[in-house]
Amino acid sequence: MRDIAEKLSISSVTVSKALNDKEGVSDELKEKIKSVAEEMGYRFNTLAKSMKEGYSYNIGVIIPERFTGTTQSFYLQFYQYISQVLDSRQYSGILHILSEEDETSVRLPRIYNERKADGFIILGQINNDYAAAIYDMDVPVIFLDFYNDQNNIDSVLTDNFYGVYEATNYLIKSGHRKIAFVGNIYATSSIQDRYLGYYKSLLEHRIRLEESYVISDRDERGRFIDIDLPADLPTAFICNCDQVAYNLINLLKKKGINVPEDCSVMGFDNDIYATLTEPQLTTVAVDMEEMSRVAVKFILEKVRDKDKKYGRTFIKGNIIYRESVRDLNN
Amino acid sequence: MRDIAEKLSISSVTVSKALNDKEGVSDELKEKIKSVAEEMGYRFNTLAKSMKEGYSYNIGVIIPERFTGTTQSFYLQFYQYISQVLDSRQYSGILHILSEEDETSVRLPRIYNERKADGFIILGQINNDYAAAIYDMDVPVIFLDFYNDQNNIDSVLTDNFYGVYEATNYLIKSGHRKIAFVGNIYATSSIQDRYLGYYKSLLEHRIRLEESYVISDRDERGRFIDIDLPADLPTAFICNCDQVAYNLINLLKKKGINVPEDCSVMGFDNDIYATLTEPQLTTVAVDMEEMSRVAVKFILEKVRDKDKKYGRTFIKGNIIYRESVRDLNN
DNA sequence: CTGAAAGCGCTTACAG
DNA sequence: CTGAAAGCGCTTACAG
Repeated sequence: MRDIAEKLSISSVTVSKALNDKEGVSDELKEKIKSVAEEMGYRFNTLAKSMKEGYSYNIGVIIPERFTGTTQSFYLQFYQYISQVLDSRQYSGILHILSEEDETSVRLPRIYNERKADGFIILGQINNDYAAAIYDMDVPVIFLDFYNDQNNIDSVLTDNFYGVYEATNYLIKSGHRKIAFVGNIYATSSIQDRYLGYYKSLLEHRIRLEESYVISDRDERGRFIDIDLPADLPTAFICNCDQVAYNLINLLKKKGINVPEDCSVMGFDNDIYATLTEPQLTTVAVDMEEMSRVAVKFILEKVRDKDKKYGRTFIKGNIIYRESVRDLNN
Repeated sequence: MRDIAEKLSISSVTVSKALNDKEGVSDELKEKIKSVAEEMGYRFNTLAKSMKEGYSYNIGVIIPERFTGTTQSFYLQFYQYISQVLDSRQYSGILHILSEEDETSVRLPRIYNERKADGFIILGQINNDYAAAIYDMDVPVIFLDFYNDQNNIDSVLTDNFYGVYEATNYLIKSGHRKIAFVGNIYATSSIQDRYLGYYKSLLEHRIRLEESYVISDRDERGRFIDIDLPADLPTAFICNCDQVAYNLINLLKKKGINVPEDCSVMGFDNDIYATLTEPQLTTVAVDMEEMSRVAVKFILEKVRDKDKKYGRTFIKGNIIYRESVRDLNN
């Protein structure tokens, strides 16, 4: 900046104003400054601005390691959207993958300790101790895709309840009345909410909830278990996630039950498993784009105004219609 | 820092020295300063240090968008290793996912324009124009997992050649002599190198290269095509990547050919497709950890010394033994 | 419309 | 062992 100023024998203040399109510089001079800057290959130094203003223009995005395995590109895709939205707001995203170890021992990331970010988006359930530590940070935080009732940090969530509610409605509209839900309803709050959406739809349609139609898919520690098919096979299954739908379809196939001819299956998430099944899965897609937009909007507003509160915000997903559901009306 | 200094009625210079474990402060005072800093919840402001030193202590990692789809968590996992290694060197990684649009129109990322990173690791093949623009940047760059002969940017690469060479050796040692290679050998240089490793192994074992045993898997634009099985079925296929192995196994199954009983299949990459096949795939795992370590080492050395050159560095992968290869010796 | 002065929070080189 | 001074590259508030 000083070099530019010297070259044109003006002050760096004027250069700063011109480059930032601020008032107080003649259009003519402004143009000249801009072209000289271009010519000299000038690259703005955000650091200096940051230091002056006290903003880093970075948002940290923290994803627990266990959500980033080989089979889990879901959250990483999410990050992509977040980073795009941040970019459009003149911000950069700093992705931090939180190792199991750091999470257990509650070691906050370098980007926090060194003030490299103005705020944080936590993407994916973290343990309570870590959540508490984050709550104590003197930096704005948003939880994305999960919440935690220990402390009231603002959260942006998939509307699990209404997502499965609508999915179940769709099955019923397609003529199904014997519908099972697959998922351990005690395992996570999101499975529980999905289950309740299923239940609400049944209630509204005066369909009795059959105990044998609520089928566990994992143990309390989250490990998948073999799925027990009920003796009286339903005409449709609604699974709490695509991976389980994938497993279920393979199981049905092995037993000689064709999907969707003999039995329909729906998933939730629209992740990689949704297109790996044969037939491909009709499922509920999380609206990552909208969720990212909202999360970024919230966090940036919180950066400017520490006292903003949003509570829990639910974003509805969309049903993606593919091949795994049969319409019984025809 | 000033607050701490005031509280102890000393100067901020002394505080700085104490916190950085530099010489010139008595141990006693150093301890006191540290505990007061802790107490006051002091967080270091890297920005100021950065500005003074001219280093941001960030490394940008750029991944082209097309490598980050639902089915492609490979590079994102890679980023995880990179970010871990960076962390151990007091650096942070800034992940930038390069959109198709920005790549085509050669729009350099904000983190470059705003000097938010001291250097860049480009993870995954980018087009020539973009590579040229990067070459012109006045910032150190390393290509990871690909190279580009238009310009001689230092690259850290999987040893495709020796990886498939060893995989083919393994098949031969398992009694196979009729071995086919699956991959369009004109599509990318990495497929080509893998093919040549296969060929070298055949040569060394005096096995004739059958033209009909080199089978294309994709068109020139990289889109997968149907695989044409040769009339005379080989006893083993070596595929240029796991996804193609996945497709091949499904094709073989459809034709009633059992893997590995009737026919063995090997992959390359050890990505999600390797564990999605039934049986699971014996494949060559890219050594992401070592590659990340080397790439970070190189980039950080280049940051301190712009003139360092490394050329192309090849890192060997490891064979992961699973269920898709049959030992014909028994 | 233009610019001199002060300051953001740190570190380095030097003086005491 | 301790500290006063200068400077990193920008911006803001004010004066001319």
